[in-house]
Amino acid sequence: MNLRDRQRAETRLAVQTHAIRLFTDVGYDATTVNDVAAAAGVSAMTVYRHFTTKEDLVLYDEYDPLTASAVAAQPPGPLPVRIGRALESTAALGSTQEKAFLLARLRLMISVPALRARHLDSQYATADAIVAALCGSSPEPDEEFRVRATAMACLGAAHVALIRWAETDGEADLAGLIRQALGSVFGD
Amino acid sequence: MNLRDRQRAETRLAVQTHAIRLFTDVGYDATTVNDVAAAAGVSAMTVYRHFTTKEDLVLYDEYDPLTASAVAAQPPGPLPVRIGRALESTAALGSTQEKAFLLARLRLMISVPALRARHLDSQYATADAIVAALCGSSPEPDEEFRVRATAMACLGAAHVALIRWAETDGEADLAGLIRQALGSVFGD
DNA sequence: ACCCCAGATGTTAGTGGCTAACAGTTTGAT
DNA sequence: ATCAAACTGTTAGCCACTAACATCTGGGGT
Repeated sequence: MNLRDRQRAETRLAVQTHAIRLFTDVGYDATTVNDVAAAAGVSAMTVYRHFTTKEDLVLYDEYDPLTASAVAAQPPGPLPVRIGRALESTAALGSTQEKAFLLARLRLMISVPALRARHLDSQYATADAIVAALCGSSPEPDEEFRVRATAMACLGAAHVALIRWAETDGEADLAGLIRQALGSVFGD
Repeated sequence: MNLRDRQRAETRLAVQTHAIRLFTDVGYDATTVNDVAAAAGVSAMTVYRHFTTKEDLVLYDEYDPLTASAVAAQPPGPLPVRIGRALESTAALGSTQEKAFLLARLRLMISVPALRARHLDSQYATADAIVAALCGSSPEPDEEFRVRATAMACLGAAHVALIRWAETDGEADLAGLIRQALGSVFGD
């Protein structure tokens, strides 16, 4: 890790942190990218060099690849169980600080329509990853159809669990909520 | 139906039709709202008076309330079955022309990320409608959680069926694909 | 220790989605 | 026929986002 890389990561985190704070306190629409840049002590152009869009200031995280590899690592069994276990394992959270940050982001993703839409769209990419992990390079269309439908169904249910978790201010056990949501869908 | 109402509906349809055509032929990003307005013979402001955003030019339809009332009209039974039947009944299509129009819109909703995201987000509103139809004014949180999780799971699976249908250029039976998708998730 | 390039940042100018405010016109009810 | 309400166009402006160019700073090769 170079000094340059470290500075880059620092700047990125500072920009995102100030963005979440401003969006939460002042409002997403009421905060311009220029405001975020000024708060972080950089120019607007720098913000765009780190985050493709204003929405990505809230949406960006590193969980999706984790979920994908967790699915691939699950032992054989019924599809919903494998996908469910993988989602639960990804929900194992880090520090309290990390949790608060995730919670703030999640609240924005729920309340701001544009962010909610993009967050749901990320399920699309996650479903792609799950399909790739389970079907590999065998593009048997019928099998892929079944896996993709199941994956999207699981992700939809898990999303409801995420919302519920945010409503409890992060008090509830996220993995438990995911298990509960999938259980009420599949009945076991 | 007034003359004024009729003209308004005519203008609205003309604008949307030209928009879909331009988006399909020229590209969504490459087509400005001004281009759409010019093609429809109105001003850009008029377009925004009929459609809140450029995205709504593609997304707007009247199916969501139909789905909601279809869910409410289903006879008692397991939740996934009731929701699934309702989705199938909404998928009963109209004329060939209507089908081609829906297909064109769907292709855009799949290939343009911003449209795909907003389309998925509309599941959110549909889930709300389903929950309202099935839970009524009894906000027992645990029951609502189960219904919402199931609804989102069904909608996620149905979405995969929609994509598949578009991939077959509308040749396949949409209601059958939806039944197939839900069947592969719930296994009956 | 020096040089020099690559990468990070800032500045400027411009496009396009979207809104507010004002003005002119058409429609429908009385 | 008249008047209010609704539809439309014009203008001006905000903001997200991009491209192009200038600047500076860190790091590898000598």
